Amino acid sequence: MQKIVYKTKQQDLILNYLGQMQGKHFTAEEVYRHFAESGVSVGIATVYRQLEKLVTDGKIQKYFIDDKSPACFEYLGEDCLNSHEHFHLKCESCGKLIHLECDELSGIENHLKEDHGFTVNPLRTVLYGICAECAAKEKGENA
Amino acid sequence: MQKIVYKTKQQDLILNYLGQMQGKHFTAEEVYRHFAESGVSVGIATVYRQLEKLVTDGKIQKYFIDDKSPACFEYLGEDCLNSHEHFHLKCESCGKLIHLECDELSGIENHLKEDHGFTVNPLRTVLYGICAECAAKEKGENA
DNA sequence: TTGCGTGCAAAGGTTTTGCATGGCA
DNA sequence: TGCCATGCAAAACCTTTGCACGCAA
Repeated sequence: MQKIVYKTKQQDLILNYLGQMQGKHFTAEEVYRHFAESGVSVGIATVYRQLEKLVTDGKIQKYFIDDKSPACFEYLGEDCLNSHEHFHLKCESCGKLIHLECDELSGIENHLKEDHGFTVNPLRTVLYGICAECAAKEKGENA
Repeated sequence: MQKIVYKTKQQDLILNYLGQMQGKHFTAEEVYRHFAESGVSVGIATVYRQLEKLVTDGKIQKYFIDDKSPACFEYLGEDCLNSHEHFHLKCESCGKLIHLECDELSGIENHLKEDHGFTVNPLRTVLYGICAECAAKEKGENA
């Protein structure tokens, strides 16, 4: 039995809004507040449920900053969605999202599967660290 | 004014227990339960407070898994502060956290640094996917 | 004796869930 | 009409905090 999926006004509103948020990150709370301030009614539970679905679909990335902060999301543009398999790197310093296509990373995917039986899900996986620019900046500051 | 530091029974108990946990990861809850089951009384608040102190002191590491999972810690031996890098894999199906020490993954770390200028932070990075057991289970169900 | 660490319980904030209702197909 | 998605409020969850007490120095 196939589950029927309905299109709703809230879905459109949210997806539409997230489209404008390209390159920016946002929390569930912020999305909720945006609609509340616009006078449009979208419940916080709906926001969470929609965001979760979009993460599963790979349309947005979910970030984990630290224990206390609320979860943080970012919309992935069309080019990203259509492109080949890749991983995301997130700079902990400047917050930049790097979108990395690289054979060597694909190699890791195979390695984990072959040697560890683990099937990586690149849609959901984010590698955290420090990007080249920020590393250079820090180096300069310490010099 | 210097703050005096007391040595307490609970401190010893916890540090002692963590010493046995070398190479394994654990949550605050697990430490708490360990003592509860042993009939020794160590409050959960004390566990959290001690773990926090140990993180500050650099004796244990704290891992950020995701929003829903409790924070995860690992004891670092006195000697091997840096020699212990590894990554975490998390199964999206059963929620199991896999603790992976693997040269090939360390290779990825170097590759990202050398070729992409990106310094990965293993404390915060979690690779999501499906573990071997769950993959086998799903396969069985679909057959 | 002094004052730090502990333990309990309550608070804190984010996210999830139960259930009745509304809206899409 | 049938059933999914929504919204509200309550629950769940991990973690922190206030406060009185016990214990180390």
